[in-house]
Amino acid sequence: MPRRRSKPSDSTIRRLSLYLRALEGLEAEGEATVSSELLAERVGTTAAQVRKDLSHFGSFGKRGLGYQVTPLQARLQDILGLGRRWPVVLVGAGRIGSALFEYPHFGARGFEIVTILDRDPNKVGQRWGGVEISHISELESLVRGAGVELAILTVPREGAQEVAEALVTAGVRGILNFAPTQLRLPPEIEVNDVNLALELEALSFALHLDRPRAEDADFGSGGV
Amino acid sequence: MPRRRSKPSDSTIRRLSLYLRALEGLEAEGEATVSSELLAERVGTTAAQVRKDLSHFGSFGKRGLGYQVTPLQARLQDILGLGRRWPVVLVGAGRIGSALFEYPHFGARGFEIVTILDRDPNKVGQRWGGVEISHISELESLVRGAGVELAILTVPREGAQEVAEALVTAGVRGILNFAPTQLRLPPEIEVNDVNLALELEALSFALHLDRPRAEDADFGSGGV
DNA sequence: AGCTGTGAATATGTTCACAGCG
DNA sequence: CGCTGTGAACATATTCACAGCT
Repeated sequence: MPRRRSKPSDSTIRRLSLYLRALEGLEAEGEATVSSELLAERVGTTAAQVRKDLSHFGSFGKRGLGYQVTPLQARLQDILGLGRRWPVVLVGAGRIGSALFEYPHFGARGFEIVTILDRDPNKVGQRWGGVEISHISELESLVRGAGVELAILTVPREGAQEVAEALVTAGVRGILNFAPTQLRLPPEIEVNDVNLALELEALSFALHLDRPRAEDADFGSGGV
Repeated sequence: MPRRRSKPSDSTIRRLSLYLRALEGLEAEGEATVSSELLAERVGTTAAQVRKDLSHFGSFGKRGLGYQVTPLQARLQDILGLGRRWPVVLVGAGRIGSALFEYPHFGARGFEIVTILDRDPNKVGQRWGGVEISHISELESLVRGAGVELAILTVPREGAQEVAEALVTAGVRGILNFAPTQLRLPPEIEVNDVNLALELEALSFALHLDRPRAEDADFGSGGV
């Protein structure tokens, strides 16, 4: 009987997603079992890290043998809360919203955008696939009516806070926020920020440091 | 005199981007100085964290007064390597590529997509803004010819590794990777992964914990 | 006095190394 | 034996608390 072990860190959770993805690949390759070492190699971490991450949730492996690919996959889906369909509201029918609506990997994980909202009257009434774009004034009724708990926010910075508050009022508990602003919401609301400019800036910083043209000098790396 | 104190962590670098963004807001509001406490509040961290982060790169504040908004902004841009134009190659002219091409915050930071590549002959020859889409077979000459060191990769998973290797061969040193796969590249190449499904999965995990379905109430049996 | 800059203390995350089970 | 699961050792990151400028 699996008692509660220790509290998994955010990085652990993110790695679970990577393990899940790797297991799907292994299953497609026909592998029945996998060792922590191979799984680690596939996601770019260490065998000890894999075992420690999994140990927060139970013991899924067999000593001397490794992990069974399909059962572990099922278990990780379960842990990540992917054993169900998640209806999602998309607020902001711009370029990024459109790209995310079409993003195939969401549907494969049970995330289904069931409502699209925008403030632009020219967009309202358009259909993307089978989903009609509604005006943002209908946020409350559409979100609450469909029992939507997850939102993707791709509106400009200026409107983000206001929309986020309306989402929370309508029952949303988790927001994937693409607006480059710090949302101020009650602490029980989960917010995950994706800041695309910041990602390029982190690269810019690293490249900027490495002016030396010799491909020798680096900054702390573990020899294998 | 930029004396380097200790090695800044990756999280420190990411917060520098947030500080920079917050300073732009403060400048627009007409603020001349800012305390570590206010800056912290704007980006959702603590005053001590702000001071520690900045201290890795020098002393930019005045005791008793705080930091001057505009000079600190300039200093952060400098540290992040944003005091120049960064030509960028975009590989993958799909939905996400298109959204990123239009993304206004890249240009504002000096990132300019100067080359777009795709393998689809129907896309080659189209123009996005002033940039023509070229066939991926021209990768080497276009990337090397323009001295491009940064790439954004938005191709499907299957092609990502091959394209990434070609980019590195052509002189690219940093890759913003949207393909859901672990790229295997020389250690001196900086790779920053953006995994959109993973971001939703992290939310799914958190929401799932707070209100687990009765069926899979398998862990955390002890409490709350 | 006010607020930064920073060593010291604490908290958190990762790696080691080995006991223990298949 | 081989490979997991895990406490202990280690490494890193954050927070505290206060000395030291302005």
